[in-house]
Amino acid sequence: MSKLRSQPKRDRILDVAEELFALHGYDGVTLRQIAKGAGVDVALASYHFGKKLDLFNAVFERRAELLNSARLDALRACQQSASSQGPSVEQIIEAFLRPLELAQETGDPGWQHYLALIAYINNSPYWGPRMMSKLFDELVTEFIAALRKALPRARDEDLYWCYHNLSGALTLTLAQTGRIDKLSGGKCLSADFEAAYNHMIPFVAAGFRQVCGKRAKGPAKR
Amino acid sequence: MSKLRSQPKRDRILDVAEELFALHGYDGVTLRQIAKGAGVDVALASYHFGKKLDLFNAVFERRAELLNSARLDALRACQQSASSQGPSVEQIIEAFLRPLELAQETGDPGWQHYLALIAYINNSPYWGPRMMSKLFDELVTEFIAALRKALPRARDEDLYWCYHNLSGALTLTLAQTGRIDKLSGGKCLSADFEAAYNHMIPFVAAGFRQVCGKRAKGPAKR
DNA sequence: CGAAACTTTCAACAAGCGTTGAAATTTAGA
DNA sequence: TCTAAATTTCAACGCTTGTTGAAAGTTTCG
Repeated sequence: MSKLRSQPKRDRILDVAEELFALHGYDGVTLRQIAKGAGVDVALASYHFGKKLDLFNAVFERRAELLNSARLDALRACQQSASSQGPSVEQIIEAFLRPLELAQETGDPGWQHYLALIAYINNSPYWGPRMMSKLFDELVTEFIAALRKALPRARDEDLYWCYHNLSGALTLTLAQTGRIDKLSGGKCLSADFEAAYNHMIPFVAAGFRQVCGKRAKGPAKR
Repeated sequence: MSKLRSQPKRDRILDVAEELFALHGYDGVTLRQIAKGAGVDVALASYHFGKKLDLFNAVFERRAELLNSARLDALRACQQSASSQGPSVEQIIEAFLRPLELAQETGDPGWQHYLALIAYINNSPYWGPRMMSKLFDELVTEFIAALRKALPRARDEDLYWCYHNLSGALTLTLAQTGRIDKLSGGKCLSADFEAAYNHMIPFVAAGFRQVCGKRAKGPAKR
């Protein structure tokens, strides 16, 4: 069988695993739940992927390259359309975030589950150190390099802390917990991705400028 | 036995449960692991707390009131020391965040585990809706009311989205994944709480001002 | 002391877990 | 069409899980 041919049951296992892992975490999901959701025998997951942990990793690998290259393309595009000074902070953050919004808006719920799963591992003291670097360090380092150019007075320490804040705001958005819906009494909707990113981008850009901007001094002291 | 008397084994169960739940999540921890960590028989957890889920809830209840009243006290204090205009955005965010830093700096690792556990549920699509409102809605509503006064031109929608970004940055800080340590090559340390909050506060305050500030218009449009 | 109440352990349960080898079924290619 | 390979199911394994009832131990207090 050609590697390119679609394998419907194999893909359905990945789809269901993606969704359930995102909702309940690695230990909160059993292979039997995944198999039942995919309409398939338990042993089939082992046949295609091996151990449970290998299935978990396969879920990540399926979309990793596609997502990373989309975000890298967005950075390259904004760099080419910018003046010789390079792109602004807003443009860089836009390039970092908008591809995620687009993925969430494709209509394929798989992308939403996948990004919620990224949020799960990024916030997990156990999985974070084991998975985030491998998946995203190359990409993030490029973006931080671009931000360093846009904020020439910034200390590296400040840049990384600002990225940490950006990553946190993004992570909670990707997790799709619906908390803001309740808290705002319906005025905000987690599923309104455009609103989420339209608020996140200027918020984060202003934060970067405040902490990494004009002054030579560091951030607020007590 | 008096309710006030310390119950060392009961407390050790809570301590170990707090730590393990924060690291591995609810499903990633077994009652036997907790019992072994506490040097106690499995059945003792059931005797003191009932079902596993009841133990999970007991971990939250132990520190909830203390933490919430500390943060509320900080808000009241900054409101009283402020002029008739009320406290500034920075002062309000400071009151929201600094008590967490102080808790993390007490030297009692239990507080760090507890706050990492809060991060876990806040980022979880399963636990978030079930636990966050009960624990924090009252407190958060008060802080947002204070921010609304400090930012009189803000639309409610914008305020809630900004709070969402604040909550995300805070959550990733509390999770203590150590990601920033690796990414920055040691220039930043997750465990350097003072640095984390000293960067978070001006970052977030600038974001609030940018999105909820002077202009009558909304946040960035495409 | 002695009995009642509380705490802790012991032993066991039924159910569910990940994993595996072999059998059955479907697919691919000559 | 026939055969070999790939896919899928079946059946079962050894282990671990949360929970429980009863026994043993400890504390409290009259």
